Amino acid sequence: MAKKPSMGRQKIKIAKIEIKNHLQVTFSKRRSGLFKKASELCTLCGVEISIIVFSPAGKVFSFGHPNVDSIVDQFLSRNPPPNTTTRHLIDAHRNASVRDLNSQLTQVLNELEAEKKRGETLDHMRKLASQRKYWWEKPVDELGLNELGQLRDSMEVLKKNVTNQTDKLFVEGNVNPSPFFSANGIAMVDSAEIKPYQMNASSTPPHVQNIGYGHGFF
Amino acid sequence: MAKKPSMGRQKIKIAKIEIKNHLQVTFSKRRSGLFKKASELCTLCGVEISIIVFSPAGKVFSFGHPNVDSIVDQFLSRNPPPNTTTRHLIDAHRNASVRDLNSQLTQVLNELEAEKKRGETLDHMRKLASQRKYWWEKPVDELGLNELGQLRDSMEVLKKNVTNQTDKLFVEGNVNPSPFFSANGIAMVDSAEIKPYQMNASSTPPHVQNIGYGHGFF
DNA sequence: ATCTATTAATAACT
DNA sequence: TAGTTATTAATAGAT
Repeated sequence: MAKKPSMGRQKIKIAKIEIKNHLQVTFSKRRSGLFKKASELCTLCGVEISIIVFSPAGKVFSFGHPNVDSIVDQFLSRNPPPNTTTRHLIDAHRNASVRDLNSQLTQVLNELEAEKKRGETLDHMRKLASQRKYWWEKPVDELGLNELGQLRDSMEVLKKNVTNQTDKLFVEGNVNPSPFFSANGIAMVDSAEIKPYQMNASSTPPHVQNIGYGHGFF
Repeated sequence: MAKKPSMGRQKIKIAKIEIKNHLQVTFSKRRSGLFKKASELCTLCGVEISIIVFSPAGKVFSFGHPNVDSIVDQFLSRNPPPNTTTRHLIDAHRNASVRDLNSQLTQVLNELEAEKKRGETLDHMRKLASQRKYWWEKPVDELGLNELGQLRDSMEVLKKNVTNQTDKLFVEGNVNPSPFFSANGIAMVDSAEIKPYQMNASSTPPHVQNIGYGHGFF
């Protein structure tokens, strides 16, 4: 049985990778490596670091030092205190030497532009999504006659389907409870559909990494 | 001559270095290593990265790609109307006196914060919208008995509201047609999920961790 | 800053 | 998207 002699690591030239798939893999791996290095530096030297990576598609990946819990809470509560990156810049802003101000300003301007673009994109998506959003949540008060009629008809059909389905399940004895609906009737998404990336948690110290938006890498 | 057998590299624990001198050396070496990695990632994958490091002494080290000037030029040439405020800041950025940089930085930071919050809000809204997507569009076949029952109940209520509303409109003679329902279902691609990612964290001593914005992954 | 001996990162492949 | 392996790259400790 022939062995499996991999070529092992090969030396590469530091130049734009053209093979898309290859680039994707490299980006993912090296980004991880970069964040890990940053993490180690934070721990070893007690410094604070923030890294922001903008992929060609405008997706954002970031790494940051400060408190993990507050970050998580920030996202969950949707009541974000000024983020650390900004706080750091603000702090530095107070006593940084003048020469640093220029580069800081530029960096922040970059971030700002990126955020605006991102906001625009999300805005657009929201508009697209808004059609679905308004049709059941509270639009009832704002719908016209036609719409209401259609809504009602649609619900008739839906209800019928649901009823059928319910009966069907009864017959089949298939009961599969799940927390799909919360108290207020809004569906709660679980992790099946979404995929929060998670690293092999054993190798890196407590730092936070964030990912961009989208299913792809870029 | 006696040979020179150095111990070579030794394995170290990733924990705060206490020996000040040692720490300083390590910080310097690893910082340059980190920046080099970032640089390679930029070149290999064509991404944009900014890294900001705050040393314990309050000194700031930063890395950015593309370089600052090219970014500014990019704004001015291909981003004619980013936003009046931004444009002004960019223009001013070029020849503002040093003292002005401070206020500029502050302004931009404020804008950045606002943009980020806005982005997060939109993210959230989109997330909710995408969640809602699942409860009516096609989950019927996949719902369990409990869910179906709840769904049916919810629809009963909704239908009642709609009926009432319809009657109300009839009485008021208010007709306001609009293409609320299209032939085919609206489908917004769920291209993103915001989920703060947290690495294996066992919480360390002196620092905190931060995040830029975006979502984590490793 | 320079120099190895080692460890860590990772390119190619599965 | 995850492992595995052979090499290269980074770097701890000493100079």
